Amino acid sequence: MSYEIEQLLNKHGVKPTPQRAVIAEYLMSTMSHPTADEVFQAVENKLPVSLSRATVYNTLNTLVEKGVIREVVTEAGKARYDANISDHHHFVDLETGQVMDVPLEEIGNLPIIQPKFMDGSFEVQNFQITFFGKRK
Amino acid sequence: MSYEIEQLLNKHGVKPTPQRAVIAEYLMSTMSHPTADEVFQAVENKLPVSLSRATVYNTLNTLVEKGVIREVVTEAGKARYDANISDHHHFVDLETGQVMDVPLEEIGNLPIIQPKFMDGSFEVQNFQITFFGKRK
DNA sequence: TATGTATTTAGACTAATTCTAATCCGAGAA
DNA sequence: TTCTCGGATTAGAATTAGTCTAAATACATA
Ligand SMILES: [Mn+2]
Ligand SMILES: [Mn+2]
Ligand SMILES: [Zn+2]
Ligand SMILES: [Zn+2]
Repeated sequence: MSYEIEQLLNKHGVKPTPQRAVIAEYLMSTMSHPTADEVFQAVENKLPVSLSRATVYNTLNTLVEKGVIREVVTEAGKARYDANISDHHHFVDLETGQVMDVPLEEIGNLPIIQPKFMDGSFEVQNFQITFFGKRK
Repeated sequence: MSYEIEQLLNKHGVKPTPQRAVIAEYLMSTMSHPTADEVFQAVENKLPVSLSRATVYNTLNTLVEKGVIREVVTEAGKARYDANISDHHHFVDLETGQVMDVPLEEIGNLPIIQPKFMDGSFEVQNFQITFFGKRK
């Protein structure tokens, strides 16, 4: 496994194993916001041993918990995974389902929105904007 | 079934049946953004006949297609339904899972955000903001 | 009344994810 | 070195959310 991936996992307190490394490496390499099944298909032949779907799910959950990646939910029934943990939002192409990053600059560096929620009795920790549309 | 529900369904081109009426009535009565299963449990005993889960799913899908209600997705693996079709956003209490409305006034009547997306090659049709946080 | 179409139903089916129990692996202890 | 033990991985079963199928029902109109 590459030194960078090993460092990244160690930095977040995740023991680097070959399975975790290929999954993290794949997520770092793509902008496609893949589902668990897409991750499985992309990496299953990159290991000398067989890879279990349970390991893919375990690893994705661990990486999310430890802050290595983010989970992105844009439609019912499927979770997507994103190695881009910088503050950004998402655009969903309604025709293809493709999920794309919307960096903060693209929306004019919108300041953190802090709704005065329910008379201030709730506090917002973060928020996610999902744009839906299509190619012109 | 109440005259108002009958009118609402007719207005949207949905033939009012007893099953559709109790489901729509329940959604109009609650602010809880229930899942399909919560809808099923809330209404199953409000009819003289047995209610099929398939009818609940069929009805929710029909009501969404015809614009009577909205689907709201705040977490992986479950769709929620919302009879509030006015333009608004959502807050998710991370401790309880509760989903609450965030009217536009609460976020300062934020103007429609139109990201200059990918050099203007995509157009945004709508967007939704999901806030995550907890009770203070 | 006869017919046709939409709706509802129970249950089979599928897809996504989690769980289980057995095996595997590797870092430190003996 | 070998032992040991906890964490990681595995195959497959189980669960959950949702869709599909085929039959029965309801209802509008001819
Ligand atoms: Mn998935
Ligand atoms: Mn549901
Ligand atoms: Zn992203
Ligand atoms: Zn709402």
